[in-house]
Amino acid sequence: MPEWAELRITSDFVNKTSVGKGFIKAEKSDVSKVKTDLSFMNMNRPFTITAESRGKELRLSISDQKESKYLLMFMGMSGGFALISPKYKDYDKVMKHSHLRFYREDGMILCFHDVRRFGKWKWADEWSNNRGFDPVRETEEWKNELRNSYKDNHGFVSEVLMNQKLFSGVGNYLRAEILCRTQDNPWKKLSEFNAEEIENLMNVTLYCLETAYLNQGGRIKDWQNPFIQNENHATPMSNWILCYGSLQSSMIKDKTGRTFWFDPIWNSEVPEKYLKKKHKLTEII
DNA sequence: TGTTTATGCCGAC
DNA sequence: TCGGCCTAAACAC
Repeated sequence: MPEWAELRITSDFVNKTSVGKGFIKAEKSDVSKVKTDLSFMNMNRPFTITAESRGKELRLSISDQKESKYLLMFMGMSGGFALISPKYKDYDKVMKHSHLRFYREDGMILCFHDVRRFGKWKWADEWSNNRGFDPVRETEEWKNELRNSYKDNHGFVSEVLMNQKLFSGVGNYLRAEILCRTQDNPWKKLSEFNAEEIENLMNVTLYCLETAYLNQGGRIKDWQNPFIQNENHATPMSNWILCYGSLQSSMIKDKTGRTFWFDPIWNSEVPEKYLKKKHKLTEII
């Protein structure tokens, strides 16, 4: 699931499946190592759930008659929600990877499903302070922060885009899609941008977050080759993705070891150090 | 059958 | 900067 668009879709899903519904208990799977105390949701007092996302964080507002608390959640690489019934034919298969479960009074179960178990959750009064403004929810604050700081930021734009303090919600597929649309040199330092280029970078970022959301986000495997060529499997996102994972794109491993996909027009700009690691420079068509 | 890869993030050198 | 946390699917041989 998990970059800006998928988090917002997840938040929509939780609201859609929880509005007007009472919940009666919550539990984690045996295999999960998350230690957050869930007793607040297990006191025989029905509670309600609403959700909100900010960047890559999801915040559930859990309320009973007495009190309201925030459960702050992180999706990791594979987290998302599902609503299932105990009668569902693949119930066991789904529950195997459902590591936090909210039981509705009508018998349905709202599950945090997370195959790789990198997802986490904890009680918190505030959003995490190591993350910046949400570009869409807090647009003006976000833009001002960037306008005030880009001149002192000497990181490559391709790597700064992964910084959750400055580009909250942007992850590995979004940075590729943003840069191929701005046509910026991925190895240009943020401090070398001029004011107009920064405005363009911010506006393209906003455009990408919003259109990925409108195209229903989803799972990368559902977007990629060879599905892109197969109309039966085409999704709105498979047409939206222009660069990430494409056979026409070049790639390197960035400083954190993650694959960065980019337009081959920038092949000659790739710094030497990245060419010592695994990489692929495709021909410009 | 073994190896590589995956939308993220943290903590130890 | 690097490995670690995890599982499963896609590759390579």
